[in-house]
Amino acid sequence: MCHSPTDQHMAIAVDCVVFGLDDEDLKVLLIQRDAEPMAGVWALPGGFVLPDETLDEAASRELAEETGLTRVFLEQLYSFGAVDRDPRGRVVSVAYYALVALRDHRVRAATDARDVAWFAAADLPTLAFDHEHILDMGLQRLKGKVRYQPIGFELLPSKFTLSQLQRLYEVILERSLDKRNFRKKILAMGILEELDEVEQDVAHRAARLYRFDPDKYARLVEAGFSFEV
Amino acid sequence: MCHSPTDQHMAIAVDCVVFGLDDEDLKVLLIQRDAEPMAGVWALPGGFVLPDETLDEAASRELAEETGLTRVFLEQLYSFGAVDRDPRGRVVSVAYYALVALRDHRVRAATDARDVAWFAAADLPTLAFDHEHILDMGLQRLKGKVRYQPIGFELLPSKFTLSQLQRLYEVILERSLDKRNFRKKILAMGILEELDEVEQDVAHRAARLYRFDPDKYARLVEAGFSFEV
DNA sequence: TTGCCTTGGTGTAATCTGTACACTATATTA
DNA sequence: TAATATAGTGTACAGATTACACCAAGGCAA
Repeated sequence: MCHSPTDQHMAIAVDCVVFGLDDEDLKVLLIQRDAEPMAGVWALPGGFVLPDETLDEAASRELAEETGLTRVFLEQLYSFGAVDRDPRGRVVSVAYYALVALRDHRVRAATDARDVAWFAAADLPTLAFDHEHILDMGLQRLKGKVRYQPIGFELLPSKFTLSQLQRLYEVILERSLDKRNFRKKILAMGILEELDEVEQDVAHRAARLYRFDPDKYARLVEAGFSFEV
Repeated sequence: MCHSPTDQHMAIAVDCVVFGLDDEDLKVLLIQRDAEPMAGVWALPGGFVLPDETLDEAASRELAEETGLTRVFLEQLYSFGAVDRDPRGRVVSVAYYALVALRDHRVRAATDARDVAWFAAADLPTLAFDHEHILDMGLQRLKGKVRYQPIGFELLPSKFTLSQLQRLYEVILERSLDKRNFRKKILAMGILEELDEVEQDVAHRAARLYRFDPDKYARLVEAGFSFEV
């Protein structure tokens, strides 16, 4: 590849903005870099794309290698190509964003990562390279997309209460929603399956559990339905 | 750059999906390739990113070089990284989409392009590489975005009639709109400036001309307004 | 010059959707 | 059994969306 017709070769990296939701707020998963440059600095999980893998494959692989996360919602976000964004030379980064149900996944530091940790999206450390910029873009995308596509469910366990779902939107959209109106609207969509189960181990009346039904959703979309919170 | 720490070098290209609108339908600007591979085949304008330019700069430059278009709306679309998408080797393409007021811009074939022509989006020739896939994505993005952001104006001359604007949405969204409701809604937004001019050289009653006012729009957005057709 | 053709431009009533708002029910814990 | 914490429910009003039909103006051809 060093002597293709163009000889305009560059390195291509992928970086992942991984979102998680805990009871309180929106979190982002960061790794502490173990290698130079910027060893010890917090950064988005990511790395170089290998010659025989697609961009999506590279993003999944890096996420698994550096954080242990597999089988999560992962979608391309934007590509970053500032000339001097990486001190090692010309590196274009294709950024992805991932949504993870925090409680269902344990993360662990591995390849190239000294440590892995969840940080509140509103209170982040200084990040390596242009990763703050990438993260901003991820946040913007999440806020924009969560209202029009049923991706929020990816941040919850598969069985969840309506209050959890409502809190999810309140946290991401940064505004409060009316309980009765929210429940009315969400249930009227007909994309949730009402389970014969309630949450366990809570110090108050237990709430009913629901599950998102992707098939019902797909059928409704087919018929012209469009999701909107 | 051949011996950076990673040695995972690839070529990076940009490709542009250029949309234009004529009285009848939505058009896409294609070039007929002059160089191998795929000489003589129609393709999206584009080319390799140079070492000292950003992705946005590369997209503008290629568009200008191959089609003569400058100063048009140009926004990143998606990056394509299938391993075998280009026979020359590993090439990742960062795709852009552009919106052009067809009448205001003359296009001309130049560097690397044997010919340049507008094709109806609904009736395209076979395209080089994975450009049909890229074009599909561009169409999807345009349809999705035109409803929620005032980018449609980029496809019209700076002074336009409400009927032209309505036809624009009808063509892109592929459904008809009610004339009275459309005008009521658009005018109620308060983002158009009503001019003291009417269109010229028409064989019927001349329609009043309007202009999109980006400042008014920016002020409204500031105040919480959100555009929607 | 008259009439025809084409597109421009306008209002209202009915329906649907979104919003505001407060109390009772149920489980746990002290 | 009382206190507390969250679950769960309905209605009235306002605003937005939809459906719908006719007159106006200018060019053109007979």
